[in-house]
Amino acid sequence: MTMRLCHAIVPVQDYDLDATLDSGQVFGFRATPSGWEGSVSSCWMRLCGRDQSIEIEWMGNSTGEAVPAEILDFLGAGVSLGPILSSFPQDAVMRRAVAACRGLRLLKQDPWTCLASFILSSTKQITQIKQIYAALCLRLGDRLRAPPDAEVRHAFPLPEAVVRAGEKVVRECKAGFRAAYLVEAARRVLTGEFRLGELANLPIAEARAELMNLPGVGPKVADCVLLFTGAHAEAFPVDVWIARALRELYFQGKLVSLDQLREFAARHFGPHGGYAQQYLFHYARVHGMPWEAPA
DNA sequence: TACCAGGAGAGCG
DNA sequence: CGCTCTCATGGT
Repeated sequence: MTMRLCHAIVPVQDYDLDATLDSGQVFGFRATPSGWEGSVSSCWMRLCGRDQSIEIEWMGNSTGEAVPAEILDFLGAGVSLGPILSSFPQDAVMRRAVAACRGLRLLKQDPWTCLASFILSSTKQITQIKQIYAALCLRLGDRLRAPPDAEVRHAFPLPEAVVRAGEKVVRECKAGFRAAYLVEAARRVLTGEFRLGELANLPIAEARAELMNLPGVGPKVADCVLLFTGAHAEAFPVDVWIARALRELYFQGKLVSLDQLREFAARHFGPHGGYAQQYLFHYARVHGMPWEAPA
């Protein structure tokens, strides 16, 4: 059976697709002249953000078929942003961060891809993480069904492929000291020793502790996985950018420890703390630090 | 060139 | 505990 390129336009509100795909939560999407190309669960897609909609292309069996549920779920196209933004603390900092990029979204990622991505992210710039990610896809990932002009042609490798490849090959994809971590994490996921699917069912503290038993997973990476897979909306990853921003904006630049910052964040940012964090991260990254209060 | 990157682990006092 | 050092590599 021959696959065909399908096309749909999905209406959305308050959805800045460009900012969302370029916000450091996903590393497998590439901006091409035809739109953003990437994949979810071996399903190739190409996305274009319009004013009140997202244009979606994918490979289907027949014309006129519905957009695959995995893609809609990944995008969170039906999620209303209003109540989330309203739940943020009404301080000057958050108002500025939201005003700077209304429409920034959190995506709902595949747990294994997300875990692997953030194990690879440690002490790496976003551009480098994308390079490692792309190298692993090319070397070890399944071939995607994609149109002839597609630039993204491979899925992120499954745990089995990573285990089979081994540390040496993963290192050749520029993963460095993270290679051993990734292979061991893949092995535990593959054997069922670690159950990624259970994280959403556990209380956040337990889910976090489980993740931190994996090699290469500390507090920050654990929170990224909890947040970016949609398992726990209050997870608040504290990286170097967020740490700088919180110290600058809420602690007069004082040397507050990471643990203290996490504790403060859990109290201050509410049930959608992870969303608040993403707005702060984006603002800090785009505007640079320190950011001065408006006159 | 020097510094730093969406950190984590191990060793130290 | 909390601090420091190391890990691998490349962007800016």
